[in-house]
Amino acid sequence: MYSKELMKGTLKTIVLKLLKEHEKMYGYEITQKVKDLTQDKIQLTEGALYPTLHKLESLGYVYTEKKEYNGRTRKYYLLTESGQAEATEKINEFAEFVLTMKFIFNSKLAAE
Amino acid sequence: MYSKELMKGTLKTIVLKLLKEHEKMYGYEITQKVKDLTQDKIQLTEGALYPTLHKLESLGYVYTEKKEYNGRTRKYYLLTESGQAEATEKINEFAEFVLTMKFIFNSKLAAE
DNA sequence: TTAAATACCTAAATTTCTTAGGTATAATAT
DNA sequence: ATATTATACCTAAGAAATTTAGGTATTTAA
Repeated sequence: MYSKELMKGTLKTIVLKLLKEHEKMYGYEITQKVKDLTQDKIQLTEGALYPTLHKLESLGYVYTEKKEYNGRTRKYYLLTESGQAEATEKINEFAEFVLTMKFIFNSKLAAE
Repeated sequence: MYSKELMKGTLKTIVLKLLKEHEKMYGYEITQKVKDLTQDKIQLTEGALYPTLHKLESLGYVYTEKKEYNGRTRKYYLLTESGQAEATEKINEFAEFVLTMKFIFNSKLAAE
């Protein structure tokens, strides 16, 4: 693994971004998607993910649908309208954050 | 201001990076430097900065020198040898983190 | 002479995450 | 057959990092 410290504050943004692209995902699926996309470099822990999903729900950014699949229950999360807006904002905020950090780290982040 | 949430976990890296470039900085100077470099977008709070500096000192990454300047005391922070190494590592880690996040945010972070 | 800038600091509370559990079914390996 | 891994949900105690809200003190600008 690696830099878990840096992940702080990014989880909500990651979840919103994925939901924006997929319309409908369940918790376990999100953990696997992140693992796949980042080639195992980022591994969300369920202890962090589920409370985050519940918080997004209580804030009205997502709502849920339960579906049975192969004897197991999946709880799908979907963006609400305000969740769509929030997702866009968080994504832009992150892009801006990276851009801003380039002023401090200059060359280092530009390459590759 | 903006995205304070994203800053989480980045403070130590920023401080080490600045000390690596300047050899010698005092706390207040660091807050101003970050403010300048990021055009007011990132404003370190002293409540976060000073405890971080003290922690870096207790870990042996920095040491201090007090100097009087115009009737006020400045406490300069300098990197130790292990601090130099730690700085390099943290900087690389951050670059790698941004790179990894691009897998999730694809196009969004590539531009500009 | 009052406010703002410079310069240091701490401590309570909050937020966020890790660690370490717990439950349960399906699929795979032994 | 049966034990382990993968799938699928969850909570709660504790740790770590930061915010908020103070405090002290000197110099400079209004």
